[in-house]
Amino acid sequence: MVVLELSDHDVNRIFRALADATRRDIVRRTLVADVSVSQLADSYEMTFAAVQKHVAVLEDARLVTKEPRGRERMVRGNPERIRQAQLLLDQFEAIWRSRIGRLDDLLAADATTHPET
Amino acid sequence: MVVLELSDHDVNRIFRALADATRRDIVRRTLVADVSVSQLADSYEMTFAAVQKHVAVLEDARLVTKEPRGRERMVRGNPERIRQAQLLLDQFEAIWRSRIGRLDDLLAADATTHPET
DNA sequence: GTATCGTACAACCAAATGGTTGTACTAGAA
DNA sequence: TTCTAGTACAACCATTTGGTTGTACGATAC
Repeated sequence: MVVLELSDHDVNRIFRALADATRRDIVRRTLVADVSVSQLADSYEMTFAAVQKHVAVLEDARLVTKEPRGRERMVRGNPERIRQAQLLLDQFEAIWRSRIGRLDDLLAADATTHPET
Repeated sequence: MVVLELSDHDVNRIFRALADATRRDIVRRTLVADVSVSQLADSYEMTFAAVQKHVAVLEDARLVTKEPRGRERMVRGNPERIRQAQLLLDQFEAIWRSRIGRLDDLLAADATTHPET
């Protein structure tokens, strides 16, 4: 299994990119089907340039890729990167569960030492 | 099952809070054990006030809680919130998987319609 | 009591963010 | 060819972010 190898900076950009509702919507839409930047821009109450910037942030975080098709740029969601973000959160959960495990051990040890309680 | 009910703004704050290496480290440490703000501050190359602000960002996102203990404030990681963030990413993955499912259906239908290919 | 430890919070600053308008270039349509 | 659709990118602006210093205040230690 390939261990997740992301720098702090990479992780920062992934979560930063997901911290905006418009960008999350772009990711959802481009996971479902390829969409051009102008098609995306039509959907939101902001200028084309603003949407372009959001796509750039997502591209920088590698949450989407852009591919030229004719005069358009098709945006495609990157499920692999979503997977990596999930693994990052899984690590937090694992840390927490290991704490619970250790607490259980302590309780078990305590029950053995003081069975009268 | 209780459906995840988070506003866009809530989600923004959760991901925004996770988009900083110091804050992610604070979450990890406070998931393992309760730590006071000053103990946290000792660990990082920044002032106490800066760490205090990071904790405030995490608290605002409900990724940690703060509880007074004597003159200290103990910071505690909130695994429930991590769980909610995981569910959010799961939703993205589900969207992607449903696309794959539909593509499979199309291929199957195509194979049926044009079995000679 | 007084000293000090841990915290809260305001004010300030530089840099990043999220938006705008305007200009320019390229590919396809007429 | 000319027109237009789609994009790229620079410049600008207001707000937010991430840090600082300084002041104040309650809880504990002496």
